[in-house]
Amino acid sequence: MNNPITEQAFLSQYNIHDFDVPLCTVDMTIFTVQDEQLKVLLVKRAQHPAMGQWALPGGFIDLENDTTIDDTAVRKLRQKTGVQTPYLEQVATVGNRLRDPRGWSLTVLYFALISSQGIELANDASSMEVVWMPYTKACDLSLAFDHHQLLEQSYQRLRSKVLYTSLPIHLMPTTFTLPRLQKTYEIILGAPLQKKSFRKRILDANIIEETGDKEPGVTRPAALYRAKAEHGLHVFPRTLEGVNCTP
Amino acid sequence: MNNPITEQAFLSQYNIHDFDVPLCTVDMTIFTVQDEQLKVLLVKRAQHPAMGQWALPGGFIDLENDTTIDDTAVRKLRQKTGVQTPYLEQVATVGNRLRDPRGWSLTVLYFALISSQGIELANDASSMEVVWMPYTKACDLSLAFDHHQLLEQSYQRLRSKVLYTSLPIHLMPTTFTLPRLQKTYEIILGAPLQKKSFRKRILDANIIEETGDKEPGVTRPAALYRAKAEHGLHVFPRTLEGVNCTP
DNA sequence: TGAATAGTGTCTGTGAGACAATATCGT
DNA sequence: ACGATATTGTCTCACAGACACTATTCA
Repeated sequence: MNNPITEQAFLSQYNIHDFDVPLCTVDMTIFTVQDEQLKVLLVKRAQHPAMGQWALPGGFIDLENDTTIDDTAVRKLRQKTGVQTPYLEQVATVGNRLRDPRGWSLTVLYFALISSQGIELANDASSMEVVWMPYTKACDLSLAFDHHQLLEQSYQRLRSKVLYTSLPIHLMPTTFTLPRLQKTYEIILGAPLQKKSFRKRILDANIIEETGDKEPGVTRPAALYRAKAEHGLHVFPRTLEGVNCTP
Repeated sequence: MNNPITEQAFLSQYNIHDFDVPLCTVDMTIFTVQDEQLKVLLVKRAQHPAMGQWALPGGFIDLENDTTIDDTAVRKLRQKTGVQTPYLEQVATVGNRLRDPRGWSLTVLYFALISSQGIELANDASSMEVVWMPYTKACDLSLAFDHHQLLEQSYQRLRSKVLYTSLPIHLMPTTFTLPRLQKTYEIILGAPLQKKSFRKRILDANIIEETGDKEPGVTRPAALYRAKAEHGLHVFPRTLEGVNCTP
């Protein structure tokens, strides 16, 4: 045995500052659909490094106050949007030597989906500006660090899950119509879907229910639905077909 | 502007040791199929903490030699198995205050799939023993840290992807028969599949090709196949049905 | 020839795609 | 009644499941 001391003794002399450790952060891709467009929340960084550049919101884990890494993500989201309970999903962790000028750095990437209804974007000391940026426009911008690649990864995850899950429900306000939900699918996929099969798919999944009301409008009013309690995420046994090209 | 210094000045005075940072590791779930069983590689830890306990192989990022976090995973895998180019996939990152007695800790969890053919398990200083443990048995053991939960997460990811991808091909030796591949699917899923539809599914996917040889045997010899170059991962448009219970 | 395993023929059911037809609103 | 949008009817096609049938090997 090469380690004759007790675990307690080992722990008492262990000091993480004796080791070279990577920088460790959480980055968020917060998506919403607004004005018939997929948008992503970007901040203009108020501090070094990459000061003045557009970036995904994110930051360090607060070892004092965050019990889990999901807490960090939730906290970041709340700071910018005030939203408490979004759909939140870990996308991937990207770590390498070059992505941050401060040194070997690792970031845990999340995406969140929220309805844009009644959201007030909020600055804090870390950002000069906070905006909903259309996804396509965000792709054209030069983003801080490797955030361009992170954004791309989040979108790919979002898009592929839209093909076989009920994810877009989390982008809707509490009540919504089936045509609006279909439109949301179409915006993310960048391709039209068939009305009939879309309705059947969603209704058969038994994840939404009619409120009984209709959406007022200039033409035939559509039935309003709400997500059933604890709908979480429905996984369909077949993917949407004919939608296999990235737009 | 609250930060009038230049980025260069900022970077020159930045020192990661001024901050509280989490412990940061990589853990591996290395799966193989052997003796008609799904097995996972476990090590008996030779060092504190959790010395003497069974654990998933893993360790710290080597900031000197690992350029990316995938490098760390590949290195860990090679240390234990000698395998160079397995199927490797990031499962999730688990970080919280309690999972490691040394403090706030974060681990990036990977799973790897390898054929058990011609693998020599290798000890190093960090482990007293390295074994292929049947998955069901590993679940019954008490594993170090939260490795029980990590193992469970990896298995769930593996199982769900087996339902709609060609993943198990990466568990096969370079040449294999369709009945063996089907058996591999069945072992992971814990349920039998229909011969006819399984064969059609795989062959239509156009990801394997006949070698022209037959596997010798006491009964009718089966045709040997190999994965086509650059097969990567095929995603089927439908999941396998009737296999929706976890065994 | 018979046991054992490999491989095929064929029917059913389900759900996505296509697209036409009908329903319901405001004006 | 008309334009616009919602909702439904119905046909086709691809593919997973079921299961019986045929093929090929060794002893």
